[in-house]
Amino acid sequence: MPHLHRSQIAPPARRRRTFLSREEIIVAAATILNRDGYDAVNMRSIGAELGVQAAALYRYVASREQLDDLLFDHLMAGCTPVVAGRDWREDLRSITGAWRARLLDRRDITRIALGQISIGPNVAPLMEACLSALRRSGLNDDGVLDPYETCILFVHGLARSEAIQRGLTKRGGDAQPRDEALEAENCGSYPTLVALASRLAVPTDFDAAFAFGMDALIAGIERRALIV
Amino acid sequence: MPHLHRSQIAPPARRRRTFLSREEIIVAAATILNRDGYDAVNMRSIGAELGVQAAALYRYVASREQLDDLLFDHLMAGCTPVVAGRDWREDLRSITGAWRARLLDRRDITRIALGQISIGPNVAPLMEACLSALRRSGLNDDGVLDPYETCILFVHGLARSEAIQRGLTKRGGDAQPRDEALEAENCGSYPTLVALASRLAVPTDFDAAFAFGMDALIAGIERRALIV
DNA sequence: CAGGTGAATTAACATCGTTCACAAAATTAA
DNA sequence: TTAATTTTGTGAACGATGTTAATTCACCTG
Repeated sequence: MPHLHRSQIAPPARRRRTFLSREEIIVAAATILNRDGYDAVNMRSIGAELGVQAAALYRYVASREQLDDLLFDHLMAGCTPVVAGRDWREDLRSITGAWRARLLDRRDITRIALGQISIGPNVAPLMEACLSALRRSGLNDDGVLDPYETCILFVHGLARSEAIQRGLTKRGGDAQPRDEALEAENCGSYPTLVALASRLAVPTDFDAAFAFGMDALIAGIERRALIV
Repeated sequence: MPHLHRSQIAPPARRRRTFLSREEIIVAAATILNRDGYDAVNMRSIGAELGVQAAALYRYVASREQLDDLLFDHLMAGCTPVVAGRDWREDLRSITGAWRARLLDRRDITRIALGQISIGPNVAPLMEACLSALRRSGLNDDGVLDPYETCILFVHGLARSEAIQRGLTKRGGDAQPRDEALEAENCGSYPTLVALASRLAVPTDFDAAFAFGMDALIAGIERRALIV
């Protein structure tokens, strides 16, 4: 316990008793994200959460973008891949399933990992497990990367769609201009679209979509593994 | 030709000779996007492009988000799907190929259509062509939606990844914290990751990845069509 | 010519990321 | 203990951006 000669009780709102840290900042950002959503996460709110000015954060973090990277990795912590090591298909389904579940569990997390996911210490094990399963499918090192890319793209993209549908997150436009745009058109030219309109209006069953996508992916991998 | 009594020559920079229109605004936005990138597109720059104040745009457009939706649809105009109507696989490959090519051709367009793509008059024919091809695969109306969702997700996601790699667009963080994060870890725990590190550093062959993904998707559709 | 409709302007507000000089605390050296 | 130095957070500001409100001005109608 450090010995403070001055201003031990009721510090004059000048300095913190303890130093900041990058970890503390990330945790504060995660707290705000979980409590108020991604839109509420900004330098000033994080600072306020820590009783600190926004500018102070820049001693530990280079930019908002880097903080987002770190935040994403932090939110994936503990998403331990269950790798039985038996059938690679089971493993791949298990890993991507856990990955997807985590993406859906952390509010607004899909907003962060939109374009490119940063590979931090918490994402690395997931990546390793995925690549390991793919490697055991019979694909060689050269053939593994495309399926991996496709797989991650699918998991993230679908999770984002589901998050939007569930209202967990915001997308660009709040109101869907679908109806307007569709009905404004001469629908006669789009028979299939019109025929499916009622089904398109119904919320997507993302569990089924996920199952289909993974089945397709696995079928594609098997086919490629045979050729290679 | 309208008859202007006053200020026909060298108008006092007060009023425009012709009214604005939503279409004109979208075209101006597209011009800026193509010339200076997505980051340069904002209400003020669009106004400047039209010789108009930023606030004037709000008479024709509800918000920046809606403008993005309209802009995306506009950028997809003329991406006519080549539907031979023979084999649904060929058609699907042809449509998604044209779709992907357009996404890569328009600078930064993948930034706009990140989360959910808005269905405007120019996107509708693409959607129709896709759904039509899927319908002809033997899937019934209930089975068509998941493959469609997967398909679009893949096309857009991969195009975004490729745009990032090509430097056509920006992602969140400019610098890749990959190396830092990876080397900081104890790499002994990630044998597959380490084994593939050199290959992960090499730029992805997105044509190959696209071909693989579409093959896998088609394989998945065929499998599902048999069951249904 | 008078009055009304509507389009665009001007001016501002709020928010956000970020920088910079400075003060205060913590750490080190004497 | 005291002085010098490094580090940490503050306060104030800048520039960009989306958006709103009141106002001005052109055009059309009667």
